[in-house]
Amino acid sequence: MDVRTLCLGILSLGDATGYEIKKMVAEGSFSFFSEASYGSIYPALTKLTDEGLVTCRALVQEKRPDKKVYSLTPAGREELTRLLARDPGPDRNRSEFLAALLFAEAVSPQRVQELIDDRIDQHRSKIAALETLLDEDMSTASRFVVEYGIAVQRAALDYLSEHRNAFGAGNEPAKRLETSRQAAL
Amino acid sequence: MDVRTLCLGILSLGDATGYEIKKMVAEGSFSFFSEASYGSIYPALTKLTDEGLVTCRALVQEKRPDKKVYSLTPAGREELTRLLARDPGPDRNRSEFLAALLFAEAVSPQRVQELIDDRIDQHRSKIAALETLLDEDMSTASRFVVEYGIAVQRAALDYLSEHRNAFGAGNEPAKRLETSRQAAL
DNA sequence: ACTTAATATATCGGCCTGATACTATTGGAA
DNA sequence: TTCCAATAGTATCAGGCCGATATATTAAGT
Repeated sequence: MDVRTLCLGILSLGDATGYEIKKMVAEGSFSFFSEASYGSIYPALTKLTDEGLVTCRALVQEKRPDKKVYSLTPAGREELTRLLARDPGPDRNRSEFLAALLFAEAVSPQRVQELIDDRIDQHRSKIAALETLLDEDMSTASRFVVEYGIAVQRAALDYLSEHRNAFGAGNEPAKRLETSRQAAL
Repeated sequence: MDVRTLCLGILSLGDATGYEIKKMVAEGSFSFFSEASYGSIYPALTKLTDEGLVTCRALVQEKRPDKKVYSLTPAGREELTRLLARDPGPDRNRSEFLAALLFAEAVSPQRVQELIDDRIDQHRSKIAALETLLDEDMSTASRFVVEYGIAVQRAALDYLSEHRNAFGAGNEPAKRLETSRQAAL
């Protein structure tokens, strides 16, 4: 999902500033499945304004920088409906952690253990954060999405907890590979 | 993980062409947590060659286009070790599907049901594909990563299966929101 | 007193995706 | 048999997006 569609979608739930949109994708219900930087949000909002899909009103604040509050126009809502009518693309999971494990023949088992345990903590934190969101009054859709996120995070956590000793010293193919490589010299 | 590191990592497991690297990230053990397009792989390999981190030998084939087989150099292996020593960044999950659900106030419950059931099928396919990979002779790390992927996919599948009726007609907040918005006019 | 975090908008280099171009073979469907 | 789709390969490009950075003010923690 491109940032343009993401902005339209978030604005369909209520008015917001660019800063607030960024916070929602970084910390809100959106945080599990979406990301967007200022470098994409602000240009997107400007372009959407030019296209008449959102309107912008400036709020002058005394003790803060001025706000630009964006609102969806009827045309914007139509455009969103049109965009959402198409089949959603496949989910995409990116993990430097798993990649590092795959390429980590040279890394010590201690370091691998450390990486896994760090990741376990991170999953716990993420689950806690998502559970906090559940306390709020939320729509069916929001609850569905957040619970989905918790279920997936918990599965990852459980797998890591149960297999954190899989890379124990002794059954590492890395050692054997290195040995055979040395033998081949 | 940028494509540069990804290429170094894959080449650390064995020589490969750009085409083969693409196939690995699209279908192999890497497919669960990584992606890369030709538009990033080929330039990355060229640059890595210029930097002396990989070498390239051209294989002339009679009934196929010529191959360029890339190999990691000792300098490349050092660079990879250096890159992997840093803490891996957080996992990133992107899902147009979940976004569509969140923004789908206007979408009919039938369509939502259809989207969920499609997604269930996709997860089943993905799990089957990952399980096929398990049959092969694989390293501890590969098995760990693939089983991790299966666990996570299965959690998503189970959640969707158990909650596929959550958006049933009648308990939609969408209607209420629209009503109150109309009342405010 | 100092530094970190929060509020807020904005730009830019460079990486990356998705589409496209080009060529040639194999296998299956019509 | 003829045609199409898939497979095997390398390669480029417009446009989208991230991460870093700039700017400015205030609140709160150390």
